[in-house]
Amino acid sequence: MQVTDWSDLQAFLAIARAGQLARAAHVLGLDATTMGRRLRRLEARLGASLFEQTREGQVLTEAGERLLAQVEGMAASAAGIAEGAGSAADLAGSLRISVPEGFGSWFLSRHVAAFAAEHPRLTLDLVANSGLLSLSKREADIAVSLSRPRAGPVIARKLSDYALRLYASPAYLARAGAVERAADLTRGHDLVGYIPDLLYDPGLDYLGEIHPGLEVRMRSSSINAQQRLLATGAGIGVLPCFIGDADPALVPVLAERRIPRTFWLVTHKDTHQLARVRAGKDWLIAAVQREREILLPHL
Amino acid sequence: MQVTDWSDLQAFLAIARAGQLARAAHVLGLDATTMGRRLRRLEARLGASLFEQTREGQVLTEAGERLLAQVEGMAASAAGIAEGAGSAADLAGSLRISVPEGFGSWFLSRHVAAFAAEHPRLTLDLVANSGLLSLSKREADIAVSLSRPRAGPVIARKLSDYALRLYASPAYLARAGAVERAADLTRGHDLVGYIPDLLYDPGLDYLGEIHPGLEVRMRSSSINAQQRLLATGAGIGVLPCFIGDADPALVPVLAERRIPRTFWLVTHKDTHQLARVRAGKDWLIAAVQREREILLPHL
DNA sequence: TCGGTAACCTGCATAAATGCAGGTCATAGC
DNA sequence: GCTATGACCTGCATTTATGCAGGTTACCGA
Repeated sequence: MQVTDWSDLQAFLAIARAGQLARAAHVLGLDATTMGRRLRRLEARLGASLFEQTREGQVLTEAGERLLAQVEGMAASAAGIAEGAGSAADLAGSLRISVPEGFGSWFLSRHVAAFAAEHPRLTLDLVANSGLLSLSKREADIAVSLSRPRAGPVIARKLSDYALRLYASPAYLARAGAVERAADLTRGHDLVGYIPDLLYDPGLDYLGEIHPGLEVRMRSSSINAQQRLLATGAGIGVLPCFIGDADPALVPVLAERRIPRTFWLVTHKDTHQLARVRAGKDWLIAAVQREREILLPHL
Repeated sequence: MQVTDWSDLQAFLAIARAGQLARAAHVLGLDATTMGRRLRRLEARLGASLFEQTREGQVLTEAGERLLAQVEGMAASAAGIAEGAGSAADLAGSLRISVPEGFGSWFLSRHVAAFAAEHPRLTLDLVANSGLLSLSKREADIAVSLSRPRAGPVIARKLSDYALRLYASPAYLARAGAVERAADLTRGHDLVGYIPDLLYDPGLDYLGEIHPGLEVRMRSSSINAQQRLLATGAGIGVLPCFIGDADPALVPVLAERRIPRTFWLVTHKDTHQLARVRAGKDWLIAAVQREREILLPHL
């Protein structure tokens, strides 16, 4: 009556090869929790324990070894299928992705060539602005948002965590004095930041997390303009690490004091299954995974 | 990034072998709609049409033939897995199923031996009563309900449609007169039925569907008692076809006039994945599929 | 030509699976 | 012994898949 689900066998194979749930999840594009659940479901159905859990991950039992031999046979037959699949190069049309200004110009711009190489017939519009285009109004196919949308016909998943911190130019610091503690910022320093009433996302209201009562002296709604102000020695301000660390004209201030934030990948319910939209999603996910260290640097 | 889901390949194989969505669905224990959706999803992902649709069902395309060769290879490797699985004979413990009185005593009783043979170490309590045990109170593991539950921590799926109709003994009809039309029932006939204020399910209040204004002369809350009354010539009454047609002492009255009803298979959210509960569900489903003709006879 | 039938599809409600955030557990290192 | 770390698990919210009821389409037979 009930047949063993092949997708559970596929999960088993990924875990056996990777030796760990998280790594297997990465291979299949799923979450580690899901891998654990699929494995437990398969074990319950087969009535056998397939792995023993160690600190390093999963070690096959004897029953697991026997099953693996059979599932490897399935995989050998399945291997030829991928080659017959319609390829990424076949995708045509255009894809518009709306992203935060800094993320688009400082991070994603370096990955656009890879997208073009993989999808030669697909035109990518990368719209990097202060504020996002509306998916509901079909202004864009995909958006990268600073906060999770809670309404509308959209689907959200987390893209990546990232960190922001304070930066200034060495010339500014030599002139205005060193910053040893956050409280030093309130004494004789010029701060650069966003315009409070023109914030396009509440997540950008972050100065109070550094120290209460900080007042911005020079303001812009553009992160790129803020970065230019800092690089020319006008003051101290908060930037995403992927911007501040990439600019040789800037050094971190209070380097271990970081502000955590998250990018969310947002698609429209009606279009998120389209091949070109899926290709855009895959590209974004691959880009942040490849350069996770830049988005969230270690101390 | 995105790997072809093996369960979609499994669905493809079932369709290719069965030549039809509905038959493939039966093999995998799913709904035909689901098979169609999985096939369309696989075709979209592979970018190829795998079947052509005819009146008889699905005919493989060339691309479908090529894929089938590879998926048959997977199936050959997978064939050994089923044999290594923990078997139904390993299940132990007890399983309590609460069912309507007539369904338990006239229909399921004939299938209990098959259950026992398949699960020698599993004890089956088949509780056949007017009224059902409570799943919420853990009085039973599975219930077969006359109506779909709309509240509580339970899961419902349709088990089977069935039909009821009027029956009487030939001796009663010879004495009291033939019934040519429903309206004849209001003239000189004795009706047998449920006690209106003791109905344990609103679906049992069906006399008005035969003809308005019928009054029951002899009443019992037990369908078995009602059947005994009819068989001994006391009157005319409504019985499920699987009871009335099985009793040689009874003949249908107004045979083409039938009352459609449905059995619902109900389980508890917390226990429905247990192997013994799944075994009970499988058994119920198999029983009604095997004898569908008895539950819902043709004219 | 029309009605019936078989097979599949669509829309909505329901059930199941999955992702996210935080917690637990075991082990290694100090 | 305590703390940090890595791997996995739990609970809840969200997303996806599935079942059910009814509709559509194409073909066959009267």
